[in-house]
Amino acid sequence: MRLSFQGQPFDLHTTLFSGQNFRWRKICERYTGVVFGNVLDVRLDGGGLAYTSYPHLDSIMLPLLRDYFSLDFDIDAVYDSISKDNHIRVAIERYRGMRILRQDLWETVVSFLCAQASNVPRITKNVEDMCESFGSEIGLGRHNYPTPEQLASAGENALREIGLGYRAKFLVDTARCVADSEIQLTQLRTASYDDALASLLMLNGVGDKVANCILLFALDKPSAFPVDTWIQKMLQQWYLGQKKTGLKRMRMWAQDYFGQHAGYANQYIFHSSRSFFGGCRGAVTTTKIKHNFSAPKHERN
DNA sequence: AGCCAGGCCCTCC
DNA sequence: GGAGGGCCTGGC
Repeated sequence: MRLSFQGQPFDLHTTLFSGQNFRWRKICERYTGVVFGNVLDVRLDGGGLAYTSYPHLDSIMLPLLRDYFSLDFDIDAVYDSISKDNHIRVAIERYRGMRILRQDLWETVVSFLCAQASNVPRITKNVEDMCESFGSEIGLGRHNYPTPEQLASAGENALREIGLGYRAKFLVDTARCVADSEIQLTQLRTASYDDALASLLMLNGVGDKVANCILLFALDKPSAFPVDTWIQKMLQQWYLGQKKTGLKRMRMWAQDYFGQHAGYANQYIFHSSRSFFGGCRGAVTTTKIKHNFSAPKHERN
């Protein structure tokens, strides 16, 4: 099946490996990932995307994937609205077509709880191990994320054993909260940015940065602006100087400066930081990704 | 060896 | 309201 994005800026590789999602692998010119309970195989094909899905029919996945890749989103209008200065204009030019994926809510919560004080290769391994140990099997060697119930019953110790460290308690606490309906995550879609943020902050292990990742990647809150150490360095480098400022204040400054679609600016600044501070830990290169995934687990046994 | 990573929580001021 | 220490683990 084929997905057309004719006439729109769309950079598949950068989108898939920009640290929003940790389940994509590149094998030669093909990308395989897990989306909405399906194993997807995707490759560029002219002005479009050729894909196959399992177990769902390709045709069923078509509208879901248009949504996932936000192909009906006017990205050029967003570029215009956030182009406040030369720094951001250069970043946009460099990574034009990198999109913010519209992801599953629970998976995003879990991913960014795993991500704190970590790095992309490690997050990728932790997430994959967690899915394999506690999530349901799809086939083709891949598993779904564990549901809140599955994660809660896995328990903290089991999560520590697969290398999640102190994040294990955050994951189990949050899973229990969701499984017991102490928080209704899906209701946050219709809530305002401020209300949704306040609700997310009630979860143990979710602070301002993780909450803003969830708001941006899964809750359709385009002004969300996660400030991590890389964003912090770039904001200081480009705009604020080295004067110490609280992370929350930096976040609010950026939201005020970039406006309604500050989240897109965030994504481009974050990606730029990898080359700007090139050689730093956490900088992800294609070769590193390839190396990590050259031997999928189901082929190793 | 020691520091820090796509942070957060808790304590103390 | 913010500065500082502690936390799992892994890489340099």
